[in-house]
Amino acid sequence: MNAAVQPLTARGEHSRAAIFDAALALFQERGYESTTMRAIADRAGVSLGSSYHYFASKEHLVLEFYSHTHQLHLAAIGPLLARERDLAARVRGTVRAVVVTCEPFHDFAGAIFSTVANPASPLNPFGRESKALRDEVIGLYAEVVKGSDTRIAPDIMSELPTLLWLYQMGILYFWIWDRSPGRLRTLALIDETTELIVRLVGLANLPVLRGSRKSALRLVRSIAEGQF
Amino acid sequence: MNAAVQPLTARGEHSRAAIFDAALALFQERGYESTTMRAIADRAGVSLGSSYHYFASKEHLVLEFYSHTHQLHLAAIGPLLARERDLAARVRGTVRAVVVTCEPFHDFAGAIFSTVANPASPLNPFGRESKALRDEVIGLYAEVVKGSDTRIAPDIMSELPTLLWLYQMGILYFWIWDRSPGRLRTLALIDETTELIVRLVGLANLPVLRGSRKSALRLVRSIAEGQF
DNA sequence: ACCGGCATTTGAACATGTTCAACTCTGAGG
DNA sequence: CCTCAGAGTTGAACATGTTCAAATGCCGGT
Repeated sequence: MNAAVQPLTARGEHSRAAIFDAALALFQERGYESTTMRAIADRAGVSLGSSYHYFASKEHLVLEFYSHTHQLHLAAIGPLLARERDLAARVRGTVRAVVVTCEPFHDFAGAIFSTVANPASPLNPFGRESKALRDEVIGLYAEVVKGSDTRIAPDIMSELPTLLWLYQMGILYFWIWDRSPGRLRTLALIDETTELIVRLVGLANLPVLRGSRKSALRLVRSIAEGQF
Repeated sequence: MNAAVQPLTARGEHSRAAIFDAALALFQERGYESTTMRAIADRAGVSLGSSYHYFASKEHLVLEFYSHTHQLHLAAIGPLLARERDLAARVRGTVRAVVVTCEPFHDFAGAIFSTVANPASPLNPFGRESKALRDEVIGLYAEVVKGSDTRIAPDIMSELPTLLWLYQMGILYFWIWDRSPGRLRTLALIDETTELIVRLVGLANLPVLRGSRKSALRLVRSIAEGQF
């Protein structure tokens, strides 16, 4: 798998975009597995080889999709983050927006998740190649937390964005399996769990629980350390 | 993908076993991805087609491996479960035995996990084809819990085995990534988290926490419901 | 001993992700 | 207008998971 190339000319830009657009459309129409690289190249009006010139593998198209979705997500939550100050509302709105943004891709999201969960894949969320995107998402959650009017202790603040990112992945895994109409069960789960999270963050400020908080944070850090 | 066939003759038994043994050895030697079905058939001394007669796909060989490992695990913890009555010790010993049993396969465990995490795969842990094995593992944790001298409320008891099964999967995911010598970090994590779990189960008996316990269990059930 | 049916075995054919060496196009420099 | 380096493009070739129709082996019944 050779490294893919960044287009340097307008022509190249056009080809790369056409390939990605075709892939996105076909993934939606037929799902990930049933979409062949040949079909993508055909619809994009380029040859099979050209696809591999811009995307090192079929999985790399998924990474691009992932990043594309992230942009949609950012756009969707911009107003909310600018307006809302309540922590629970900010988290709930952000995570709800994730599943709403991803809704058109629900049918093939399973395949994507598998790609992304595979430790052997260079694209898995803990891996090197997805670091840029991961950092961006974690950074987003940092903003979600910092922009709220809730006072959060520094030691919690430093772990919370990563934890929320993991939480979002958990929600997405639930959502993939959710067959309820309108994905209502996922939305309900988000409401309940964000409530719970914010309550826990609040409780952590109680002096009585200082001990538990320290040991919980130590545990979290020991899990995170060495990963990434 | 046609359904695989159960061998009905001694000859068939022999072929099936040879194929599985060859696959296991090759997975260990070269990893999952680099092991081809042709290489498996070659080493087993059968034709390519025969492999597909007994295993519907390469992934089904993984499911068999999974079940094989479960047998090893059962054998490993038999004495412990017969002797030990302390809940924390039973859970810790059982989960420690999982990672110890899987240690020889650590290098290709990532690929297996990916297979198993893929919602599109018929083998994923929530799917139909892995139900038998899943029920067996959950049943094992039921025994782990019931055989302890800790008093556990019925409503918790009914969810705990499933939760412990999920917990074990989480530990395995951590273990896959663990590069520490002797996998000491995973073992330490198991010790800390089993401690925590048992403490939580104990706390849940306090009348003060009855409310939280009810709502936590409601959440767990709402997550589990509809899955499986 | 022969036969019929069924389990088992076979390997060629197929589908599809990936590689690669050769070809074409473009635009800057002369 | 010519040259040419390098970006872009191409499709054949390859590797490997999977399918399938045909061949083979085995065994009980006659």
